[in-house]
Amino acid sequence: MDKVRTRYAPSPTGKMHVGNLRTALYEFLIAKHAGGDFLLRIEDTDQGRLVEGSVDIINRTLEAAGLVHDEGPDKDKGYGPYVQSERVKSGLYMKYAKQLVESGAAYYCFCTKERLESLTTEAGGETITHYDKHCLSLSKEEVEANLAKGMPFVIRQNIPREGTTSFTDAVYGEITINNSELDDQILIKSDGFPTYNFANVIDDHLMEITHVVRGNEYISSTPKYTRLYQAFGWKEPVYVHLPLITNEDHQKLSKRCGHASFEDLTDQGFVPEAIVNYMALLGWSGPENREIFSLDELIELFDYTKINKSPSVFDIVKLRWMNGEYLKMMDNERYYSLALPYVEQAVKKDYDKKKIADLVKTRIETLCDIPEKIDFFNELPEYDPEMYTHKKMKTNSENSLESLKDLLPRLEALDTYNNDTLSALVSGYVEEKGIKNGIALWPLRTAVSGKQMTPGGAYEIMEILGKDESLERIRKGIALLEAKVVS
RNA sequence: GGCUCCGUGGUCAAGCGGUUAAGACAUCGCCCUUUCACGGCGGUAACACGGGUUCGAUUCCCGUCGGAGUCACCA
Repeated sequence: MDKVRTRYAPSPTGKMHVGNLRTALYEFLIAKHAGGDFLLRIEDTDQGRLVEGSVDIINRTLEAAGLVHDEGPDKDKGYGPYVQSERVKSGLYMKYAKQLVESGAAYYCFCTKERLESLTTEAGGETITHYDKHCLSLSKEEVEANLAKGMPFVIRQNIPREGTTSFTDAVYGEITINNSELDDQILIKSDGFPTYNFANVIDDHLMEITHVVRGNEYISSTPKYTRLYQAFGWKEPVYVHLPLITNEDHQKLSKRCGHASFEDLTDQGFVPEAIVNYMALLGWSGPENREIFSLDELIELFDYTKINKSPSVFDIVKLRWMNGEYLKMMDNERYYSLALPYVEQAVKKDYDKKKIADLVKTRIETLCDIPEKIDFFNELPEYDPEMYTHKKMKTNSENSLESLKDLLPRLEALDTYNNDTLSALVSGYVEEKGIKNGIALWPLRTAVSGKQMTPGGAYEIMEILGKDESLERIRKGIALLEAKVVS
């Protein structure tokens, strides 16, 4: 049994959206589960679409996601180069293309753009070109003459019009397509570069890739690759076509439509592990109803033969939930390093930022939820005194005012503000007065936060605010309530 | 439009001839509680349709319908 080798072969044309990431993840998992190698190969054969910095993004993303490659542009293990534009220089693709021309599996084509355009037909709002094999009939001499004249040319794959071509996919089973559906696709472009369709096959073979994993939008072109393998007499890899990931409208995710990239997600406060975990579950499910898996656990459990066939919707709501779970179980040191910048974004004053971070840790789904939950620490917001009235707590303006006024002198006399001392003080008051906790605590929390909802209760907030600020806010609350009660 | 693939609740997703058709997210309700949250408990909600095969189909076959993908000198 050959050592399993998979490859992630992106074209450097921008950010990695979640579909690309999932492909990379599954490739990584398939290789690692089998103790094999995961390689990175850059497919930059379309020189016109290159986007500066894309390779950096790919590297950063893979690294952040924990998908470390065993071989790649930066780690040559003897199969390099791993960047196709560099491979072109050796004339390798041209050599193989000529080999196919020799055997009749490919041919030179000198057709002009204009002629090609005359071949288009319309179907379903799309223009479709099906090459008519015009240049296949050129004699060897004519080809030589054209070449000698320096006429621009491409090399096309020669696919018979009759018959069918079949291949077996690990998730979709056997797929057969009529050869008449297959176009004589271009193998070598007029700029001398191979197309993806050609380079991909050559490189997968040369790099001894055993499992070709890619999105199922490639299913319809796979028979062309099969024919290429057959023409060369090469062994075909195991194909693993992945069901598409779609947006809420069930449309394929794409860079062009600006769909979520890994970086967008991390910018939105998602942690890489949660993203990876969620991605793994789009098209595959683990044993025992479990949903939270570390990357190591995924490596151990992942089984590509159990991949789903049907497309799945990328549900950011569930990702948010899962991200929240990751945040909750994260050790504090890491959590602080991630959360503190967000805390500081909203709170400029000199409060204990770690305590504030602790307060929200179990109450957020993404890091970006932090600022709006804690901004009241920085500054008491303007608030409507109606907020003191709460039906369930049985509070109203009058009894809230009373509670605050009663509590104020006691709080002024208290020196140490922490959960225990505050709790003792308030329960003492509540007991003395014979009222419910809520009658005292609801107004207190409202006064110190000015918010309907807060992470944590009155004691926790006051501990962080400290005595002076707490008292000031309570006095403000009293003033607000007095104004209301009078009017 | 041709071809290919897909079709279990709103979403993800178990199931692989006989089940009260799991579980998770979301949603709704209740409980707990110093609010929200957290936590706990519970509810609503699905086998697209029609034919077969079979003693029996969500599971197998065919058709219909629906959805998606693809049909480039892009990958």
